[in-house]
Amino acid sequence: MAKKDYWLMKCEPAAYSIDDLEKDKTTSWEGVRNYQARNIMRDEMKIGDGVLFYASNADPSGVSGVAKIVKEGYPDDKAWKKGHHYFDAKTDKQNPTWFQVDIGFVETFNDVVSLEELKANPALRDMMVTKRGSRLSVQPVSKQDFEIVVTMGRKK
DNA sequence: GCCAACGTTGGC
DNA sequence: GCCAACGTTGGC
Repeated sequence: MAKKDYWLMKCEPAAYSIDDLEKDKTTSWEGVRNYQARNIMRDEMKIGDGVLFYASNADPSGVSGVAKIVKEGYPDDKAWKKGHHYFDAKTDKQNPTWFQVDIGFVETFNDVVSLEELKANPALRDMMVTKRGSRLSVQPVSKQDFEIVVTMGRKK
C-alpha cells in the first residue's frame, strides 16, 4: 500500500461546513476550477488520505475538523451541465478537464483551530495555508503538520 | 464590503 | 510569448 498522504481542503462554511459533512457522512468535492488543485485531486489523492477541513471566509477562518478521501479522482460532471453554476463550455466529455474526489467525515474539532493560531505556532511555519496570499483550495500538508493541527484541535 | 494577491484570458 | 486587464479568493 502506498504511503498515506495529507491534504487541506478549503470551503466557505456558507457553501458547505464540517457540520454538513457530519450529517451527510460523505460528499463529493465538486466545482474546483483551478489546475493545481485539479492535478492533486486527479493524480495524487488516494483512498484513506487524511484531510484537514478548512473553513475560509469564516469567523474565524481555520481548520474545523478532519475528513478522509473515500473516492479517488473522477470527472466532475457538473462541468458539462449547461446552465449549471460549475458549467465550463470548454470541457469535453471524452477528455474531461475537471475532476473531483469524495471525502468522508472523520471528526469535528471542539473549536476551530483558527488561522491566527496556525500562524502563531512556529512548528507550522512552513504550512502552506499560513503563508500570505495562499489561495489554493486544495493543498498538500506534511504528516507532522497534519498531526500538530489535529492535536491542537482536540486539545480544546 | 474593501482590497491585495493571485490565476486566467486575450490582444498584439 | 508577453503582459495588461479582468475576475476570483479570502483575510480582515
